[in-house]
Amino acid sequence: MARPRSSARTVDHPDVADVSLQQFLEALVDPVRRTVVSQLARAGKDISCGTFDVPVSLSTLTHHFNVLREAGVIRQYYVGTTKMNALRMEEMEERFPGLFPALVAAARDAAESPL
Amino acid sequence: MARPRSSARTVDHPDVADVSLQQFLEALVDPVRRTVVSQLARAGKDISCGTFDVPVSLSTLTHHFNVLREAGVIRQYYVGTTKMNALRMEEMEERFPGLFPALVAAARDAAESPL
DNA sequence: TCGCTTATTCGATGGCCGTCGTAGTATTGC
DNA sequence: GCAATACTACGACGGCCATCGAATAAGCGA
Repeated sequence: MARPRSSARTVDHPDVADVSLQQFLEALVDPVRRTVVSQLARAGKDISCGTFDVPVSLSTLTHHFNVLREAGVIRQYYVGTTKMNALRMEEMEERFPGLFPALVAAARDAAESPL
Repeated sequence: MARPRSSARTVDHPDVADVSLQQFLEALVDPVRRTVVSQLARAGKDISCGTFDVPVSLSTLTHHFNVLREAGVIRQYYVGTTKMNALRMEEMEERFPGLFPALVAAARDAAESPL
């Protein structure tokens, strides 16, 4: 099961049932955070924090990851010095049926149009 | 065609094709605006501005209507001194497939849970 | 052990937006 | 024409949030 050479550092994740619609929308209304989500969705695999293509500093990016994690959108785990990020798609689907995929699709289209 | 005892005052509405996902999300991230949308969806008919149940002043409410209208979410038209509001559901569905209904459903559930 | 890489924390800053009250405009009905 | 109703426009205020740089921590490899 990947055996991520596991680390001592752990990360807390909320139960999606405890995430409000307000929290979810506030997380996804930010263009940078939506870019992060889009890149995760497109990759189809977990991505480390530093490999995202976003126009903000690293410290700002850390902030955005925190917001996304606390909104139940992503799951994070350490692998050595790097921190991996994964979408919690199935859980979001349970919590807000249809919302997440529609949003990801809209974000994908939005990214393609000014091509 | 309804013949709303028509008025001189007209209202501008954007083409939904010109509404960005960003604009759409910014409109719906505000709890008051989402309440307005929920009440419109639940009513199933057009509602005048003054009959909404929201915890803000009238001038603030006007502001929220402007934001919703400019985001393509609602259509407004005058009937005498009152201004009616309608959801642009079909058009939103064309622009962002699946997104609007999923959001309305989530908002409905959110309004019911702390019942 | 000593850097190198990766990511976090902290405090400061700037801008944007939701809110309000007041004054103003349009329409109806007397 | 006048008053009443329904909504709008304007300016001000306050708070929140995205952003940054610098300092810190933690793991990896030589």
